[in-house]
Amino acid sequence: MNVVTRFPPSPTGYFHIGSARTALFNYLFTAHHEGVMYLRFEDTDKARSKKEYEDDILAGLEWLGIVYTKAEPLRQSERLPQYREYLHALIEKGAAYEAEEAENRKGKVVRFKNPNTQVTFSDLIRGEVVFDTTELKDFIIARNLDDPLYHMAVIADDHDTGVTHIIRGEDHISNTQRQILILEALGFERPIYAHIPLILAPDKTKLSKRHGAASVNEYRRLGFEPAALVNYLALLGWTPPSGGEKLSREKLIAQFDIKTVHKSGAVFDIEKLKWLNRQYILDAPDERIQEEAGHRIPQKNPAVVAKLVPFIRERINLWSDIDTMAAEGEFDYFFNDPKLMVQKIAGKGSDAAAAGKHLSALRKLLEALPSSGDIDAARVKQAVWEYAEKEGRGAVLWPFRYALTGREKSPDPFVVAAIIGKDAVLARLDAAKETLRII
RNA sequence: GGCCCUAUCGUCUAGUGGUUAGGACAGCGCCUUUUCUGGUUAGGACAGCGCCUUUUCAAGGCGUUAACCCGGGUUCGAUUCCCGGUAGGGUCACCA
Repeated sequence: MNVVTRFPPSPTGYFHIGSARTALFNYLFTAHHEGVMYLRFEDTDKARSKKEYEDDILAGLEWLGIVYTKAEPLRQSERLPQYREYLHALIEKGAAYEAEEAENRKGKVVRFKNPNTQVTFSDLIRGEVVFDTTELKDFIIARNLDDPLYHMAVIADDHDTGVTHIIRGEDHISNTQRQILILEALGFERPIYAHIPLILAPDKTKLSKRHGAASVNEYRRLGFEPAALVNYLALLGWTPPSGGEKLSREKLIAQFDIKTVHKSGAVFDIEKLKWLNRQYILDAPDERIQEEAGHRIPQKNPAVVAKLVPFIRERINLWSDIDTMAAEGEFDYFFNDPKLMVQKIAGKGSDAAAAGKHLSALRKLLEALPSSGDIDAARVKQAVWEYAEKEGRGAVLWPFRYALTGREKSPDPFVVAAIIGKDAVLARLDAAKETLRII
């Protein structure tokens, strides 16, 4: 089978998540069949089409890695002569006519002469769909001979580029009858249709701007991995035969079958997307995490940031979570000495006197560690563990951790110690003891 | 409202003419990760002592809650097939 598809957004708004899914399904289908896919900007509405939107769509497609076999996008605004020809042909055949309009509108529009028949088409996803076209009346297909409307342009373009499969959102299903009418009047061959279900907001209505994050760009800004978004979108409305949740692009392409796409709309669940994204971050190479952390952590000491990688990997769903952690001061103690509050040093199972005693003991034990080179967490733990077990873990480890971080919630003290290094550890233990003495 | 589409846990879904209707996300519970035999905050009530309620990072493990929209057929048997209803959605432009 020689497959030719197209993704035809109209550049009248930012790249929408629903559009992205339509593009993705076209891409998966085309790639699976090793076909050709066109990108086409439907910009016949000159007033609303903007270059800015074209650029946004292009950038979004590139980010998601939805690549085109026909790299140069087509623009309907550049094909006016062809449309004019088809419009003339239609009029000559008596399938369309120029009509005078109401006084308050100027010029003649072109109307399609409705044969008032039944149109039946076989949708790959929905099966037979039947429409009675009578209620369409003689619908308008061009503002004038030089200014075609959507349906006219679509038919011309799909025919001229030899499109074999039209995969588009379910919201286009009722447009299909008009388009079939025009195409048959012109004597064109019918493409095969597949109307995919819509992506829904939590309120079950079509996802739109008013539902918050609906543009691809926002997901990019929020710090989602493009592969995770692609993965999630592919599974919204389709289940691969292999099952599973995390699937590579190759696996998606290999298994994709448009006929098994579901019929009903699917609610977009950002929580599950986040979870999926986390799976990608868990598998990301250290360098990737280091890179993201590098420009999100204000203090930016590359050597320290590198040591933070495992700690960050374990705690984030999205890259922007790093921003949140930074804003909440979660990284401060790795770079700067914490400010300590006396009452907090003791408390967990020991009073100030006991805490002071434990801090001194810890200091002695840790002094024994090698002073050059990195110390690792296991080594630190080993050094103090016996003492902590004997004196009470909470009683010893709370002041230890708090002295190092100044926070009630943080990674365990061994990890922190390994990252900040022996000198800083000893200094902070001293500072904590000093603070206690002030009481 | 006309036309069209759709209908399995809250969400994404698997599945079948006979199943304990399976999984994932979210939720809840317990445990663990050596971070808590405790600490803290806010509100209510009270003369006060006190009492009650709410709140208390993250991850992992284990467990758990929860669904076949309704009615009629067909059938030995329907969640599954058919019809009707209901509900939801889409669409009804000189937008695309």
